[in-house]
Amino acid sequence: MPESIWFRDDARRVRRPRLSRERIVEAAVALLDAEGVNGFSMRALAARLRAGTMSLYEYVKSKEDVLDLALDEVIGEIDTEEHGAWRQTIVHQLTQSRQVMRRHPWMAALTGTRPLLGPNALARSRLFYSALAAAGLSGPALTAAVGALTYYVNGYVAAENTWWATVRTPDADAEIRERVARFLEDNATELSRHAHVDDGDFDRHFLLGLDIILDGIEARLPG
Amino acid sequence: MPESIWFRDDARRVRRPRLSRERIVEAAVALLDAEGVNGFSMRALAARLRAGTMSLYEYVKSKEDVLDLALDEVIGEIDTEEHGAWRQTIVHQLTQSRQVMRRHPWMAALTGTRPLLGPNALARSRLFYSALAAAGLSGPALTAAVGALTYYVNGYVAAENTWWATVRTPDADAEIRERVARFLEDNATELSRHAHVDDGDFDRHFLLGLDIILDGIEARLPG
DNA sequence: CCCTCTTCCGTGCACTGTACGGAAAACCGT
DNA sequence: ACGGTTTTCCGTACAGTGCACGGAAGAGGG
Repeated sequence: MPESIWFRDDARRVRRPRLSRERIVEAAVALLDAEGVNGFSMRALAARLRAGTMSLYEYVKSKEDVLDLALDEVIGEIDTEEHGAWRQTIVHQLTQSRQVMRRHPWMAALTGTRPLLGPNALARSRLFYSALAAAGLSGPALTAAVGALTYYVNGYVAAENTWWATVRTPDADAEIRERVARFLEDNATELSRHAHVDDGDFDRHFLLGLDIILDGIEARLPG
Repeated sequence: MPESIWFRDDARRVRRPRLSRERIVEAAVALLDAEGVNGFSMRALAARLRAGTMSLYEYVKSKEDVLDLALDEVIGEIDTEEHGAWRQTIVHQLTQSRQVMRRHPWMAALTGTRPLLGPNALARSRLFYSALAAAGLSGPALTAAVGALTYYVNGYVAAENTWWATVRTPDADAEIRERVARFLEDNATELSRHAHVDDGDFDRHFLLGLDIILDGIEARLPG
């Protein structure tokens, strides 16, 4: 009777490792969100999982691996819904990209230095190519257009995040903010005259730059 | 007589510190060029200068300082000669940017994550703004155009460097190269069909993407 | 000759990634 | 029920990091 299924704790006996690659990646994203890429360490990651540091290495070869996996994981968050006109599809995809990169500001530090070959990255890339191909582009023009758009988005959001990180720095508060503002006003007149002051400005500028590039692309469409 | 100027060794007595911020920055650039941003450490930098590690801290507050200074230093290498037509001036400046970023591949890892506020960075920025202002742009359109162009260049060269670093990796040689090639062919059909295979391809693609953006800008010029 | 100031740097601390090898647990064949 | 194999976990250790601290060595001025 005690060995009946209802009393046995099979759950414990089934091969159920406490750790898994999925759990590690999930915790890594959370840690990166909370502490940034500098505050990210294998020890801290293990602590967050209540595991020994070296246990992680059963599932990944190195810290680099974890970063690659975490990056591809959040790239998977980008929504790629189709819209009617190709231009709206593109704008939507890139706006989504921007939002994900703002949710995970550490992405910029990684995308610039490593090839994006994870499954999610490849999937977004394919979708993006096909959206532009549907517009009528092909060959080198297609490749160039994809490049122009993706590099613009990445660079824009990286700069945007850096800006917020600089201004929102919780030192001396108004003190620092004031100094930065004066500094920019003195040193980069044209730049500061149209400087960003709130989210709305960033939104508008983002879409404006996007429109410029899209105009250039449209001019190159056959027919 | 022995105390005559010709016998005294005044050069030795003149305050002439062995180290200086300039020497440190110069050595830092050399070290970064040789070892990349991962191989860069304060100890290695000091060794290169035949100095004790802590001596560096007499001239800089932190490693971050050194990186900021090194980055602004190489930004200063960008040549910003004027050309007749605004479009050629822009193309020239950005081509120069690309070349400098290829000479110092570690730049990409830094530009994405820190504000570029050094004197050289500000100077290039101003020149770039004025080149586009001369074309007739102003206000938010000017800011957006500058953003679209600079982010494109940074992103493009970062990707380009990553590509070369991946392909040129001196492991297993042809083995790895073959695998990467197959991988791309399988996973990103459109991408690999127009993949880059040599410097010439990168040059052409770079200019092509640039032209697309410039077309978009030109369409927006008043008059 | 002392006093101060600049320059240099050895030592030490808290922290990093990860190689290695061992312990414990779960599975399998008998 | 038991020995052996494989999987999971992780403590220890090592070489490396950035940099705080405090002291030494020298130069300049009184």
